[in-house]
Amino acid sequence: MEKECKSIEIEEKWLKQWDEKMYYFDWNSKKPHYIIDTPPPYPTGSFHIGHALNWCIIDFIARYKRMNGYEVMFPQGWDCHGLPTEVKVEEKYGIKKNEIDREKFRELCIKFTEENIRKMKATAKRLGFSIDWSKEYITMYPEYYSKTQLSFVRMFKKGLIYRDYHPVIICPRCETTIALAEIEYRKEKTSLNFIKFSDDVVIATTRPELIPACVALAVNPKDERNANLIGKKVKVPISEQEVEIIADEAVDPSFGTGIVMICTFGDRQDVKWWKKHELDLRVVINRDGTLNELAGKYKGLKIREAREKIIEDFRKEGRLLKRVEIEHNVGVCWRCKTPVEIFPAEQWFVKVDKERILEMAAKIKWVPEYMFERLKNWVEAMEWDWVISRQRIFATPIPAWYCKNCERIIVAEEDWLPVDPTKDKPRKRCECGSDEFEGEKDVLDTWMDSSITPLFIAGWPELKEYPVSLRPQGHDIIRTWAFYTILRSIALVNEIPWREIVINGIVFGEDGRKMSKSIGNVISPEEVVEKYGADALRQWAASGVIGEDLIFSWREVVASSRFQQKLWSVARFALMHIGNGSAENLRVADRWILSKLNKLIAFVRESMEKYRFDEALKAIRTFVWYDLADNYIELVKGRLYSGKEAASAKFTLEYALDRILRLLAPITPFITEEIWSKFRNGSIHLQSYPTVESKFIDDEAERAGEEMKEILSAIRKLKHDRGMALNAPLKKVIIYTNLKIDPLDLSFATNSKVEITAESPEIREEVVKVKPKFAIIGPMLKERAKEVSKIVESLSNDQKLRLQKEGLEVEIGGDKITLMPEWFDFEVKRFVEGAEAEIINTENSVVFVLC
RNA sequence: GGGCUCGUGGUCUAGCGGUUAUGACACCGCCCUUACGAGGCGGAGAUCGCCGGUUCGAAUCCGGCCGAGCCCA
Repeated sequence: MEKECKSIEIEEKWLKQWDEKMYYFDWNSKKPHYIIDTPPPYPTGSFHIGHALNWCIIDFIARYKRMNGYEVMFPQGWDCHGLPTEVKVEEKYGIKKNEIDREKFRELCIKFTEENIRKMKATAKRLGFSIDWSKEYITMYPEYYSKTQLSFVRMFKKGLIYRDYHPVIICPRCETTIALAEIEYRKEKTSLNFIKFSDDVVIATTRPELIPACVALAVNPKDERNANLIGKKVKVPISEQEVEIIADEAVDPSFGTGIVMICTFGDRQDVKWWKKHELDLRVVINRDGTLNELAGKYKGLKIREAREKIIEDFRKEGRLLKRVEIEHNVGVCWRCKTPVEIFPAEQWFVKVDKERILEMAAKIKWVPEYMFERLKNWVEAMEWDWVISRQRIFATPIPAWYCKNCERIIVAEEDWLPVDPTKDKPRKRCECGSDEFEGEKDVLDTWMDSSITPLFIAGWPELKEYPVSLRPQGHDIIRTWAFYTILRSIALVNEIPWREIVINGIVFGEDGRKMSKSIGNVISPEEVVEKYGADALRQWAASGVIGEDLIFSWREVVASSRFQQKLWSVARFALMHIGNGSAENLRVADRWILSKLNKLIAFVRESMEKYRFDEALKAIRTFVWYDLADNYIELVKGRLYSGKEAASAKFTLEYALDRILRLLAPITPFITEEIWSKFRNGSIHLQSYPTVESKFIDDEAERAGEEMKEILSAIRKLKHDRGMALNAPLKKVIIYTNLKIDPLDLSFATNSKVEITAESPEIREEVVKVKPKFAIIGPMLKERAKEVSKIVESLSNDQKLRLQKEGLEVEIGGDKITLMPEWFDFEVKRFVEGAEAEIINTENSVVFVLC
């Protein structure tokens, strides 16, 4: 073996050598199955460090389960549809999607996505994930989206999907409906305008352009200022409509004038009020963000233009009483950052049964447990059903048509799928007899694709096995992916999708902030792999507590790579010596390390079961570095070099290396495979995970071994303090103890004779120096102080010792004075068997070191 | 404004009812010791965010406050 661990060379070698088939999942396997519903990433083209964290965790679990005898399915999907790709394709080809043929545009999107998938796949492979590539799925291909369509058809038949006129959120720039989850919020400065409706009614609004959409005014019934207005009618400017002033607890009396105008629709609160009080509907804003005829002379103006014009006119009319700058939160389109509008439109909806979802979700094991709370809060706060229609092109088509004659909705039959209603026609006539149809142009929300992943991998509609074992995902998509998947699983097969869900955190940059290109704190997995290799990156990923956010840290990566070098060196040492080992006649040090190792195995197993990879890795590192390398190897070197009593040490070293590699294999698959291949056959990834061998658990040997470790380290410190080389010989070491420590190993390790004794040897103490502390005796004895030092020097050794222990009465100039020990500094030498000795007290022994 | 999470040596972090409070990186000495100088050996460095409470005993449990983050309104 080479001295240096060349991670990158090793990794590249194994990437070429490994047979991907070893990770293939077989439905017919008799082993217990373990199916992971892995996240299908959006193919942006870069597999970023957040993906890396997520996939490392999945891979740790997959490899661990595999080594524990499970038939593991680790599929890889790609969630392709969505607006970002449409935007990128428009940019790339300099086209607008509506200006070219739908089919042509879809093709460009597919081509673009395929290229992105190729790039991301390369990174995923380089990181050593044990993905079963034969189970790859791509949501934009018919094999997948026909299942999405099937799920739509089935849910429609069950009455879980409906079409309704409903306020939805639209982005006026993208001219598309967007889901709640697609809204971002940001703080903005805006003007709050105080506008006089009548002499006693003044409202405050940030959106005067919505005045023509005003259908009521509201005040808080507890608001003494305005309570007298309740029930009165007021004429709204511009529209000249008479509206009522109603009472509602939700009005904040301290905001503005305490009178709020309810418009259809300014925000979601308006929608709530509109429903609750059964108000009229007056929509003044068009989908494209312009005002319509209900806005009177402001018709045709854009929102911003109308706002300015109205304010200008009101100022002239004296209706604008004042303007103040305020900061408020604006909901904007996540894609283009345009403020969103609420607009009533006909849409497709999926019914949300909150109680049922929570009831079922509670049956899933959530790791960490508190993540369930996040889902609960989200579900409980939901205000309306899930809008699944989108006005886009690159998505799964909604398999429906409208009869041109009777306007009936025709949803595809199951055997028509996949289908594109913009090209294909229904295979039967409408009930009214007509065969003229208008195909649905709206497409499905991407979450409709990705929320059936567990069903898809389990073979739905012919489920081979369900629920699946595990869903690993980030906490940032609990309210979307986890939520929608649970909903759909209940709706389609009335079952929870997975037994367990494990949630990981998100990755921050080294500065503790979210990674973002604009901040410039982005680290790519490729960058880390080029410098330190995948195993080091994987160790970083293992260093986080499950569920908690993780800061990327070069330091952690470097520390990881150093540990790899340490492991490499240990293996190099072990491999130079092992062979012809024997478990007969194990010595104390052997039994000590074997016992500790088996306890480590128990601990690591427990941690892995809890997904606490940080705990597991830390325990392994500590064992390898501080027990195995620093102490065990130091203790048995002598036996190995001399050949005396070497067989038991050889056995122990080989056993330890074997188990350590297996323990680490799920986390660092490359280096463990490399070392494994140097003394074992077959891939380490096809071996079993270590189990505790209770015959090696030996508490007595552990106590003795720990004591040997302590003695060894105390002697090292002594040599260090005396400026001696660590391998410098000593005359003799006598250890007074009742523990069964091994003199042979200690003798080699300290390079001296070692004697164990049950009785303390005789110690002769000699005071070589007594130095008076003049700072104390000076002020006390004045001019006689000098005499003290003379007297003290002339004392016999026994007298000096008495002085040191209890004080001594002496005569100075005729006076008897008792000298106290604290008045002097003593230097005492101890002799054992005629040689000068250092005495070290450890907890359970006394060590006499004869120098 | 709400929900959840987190505040521990210079930095990051473990511990979550009694420990001399873990470890890593950084720092300071010493050492070419036949696995490892990206190493070895040794050392210094923390009133565990603040204030109360429960307890014989709190970094750990409870309440409040302050600060940070995530998700949402």
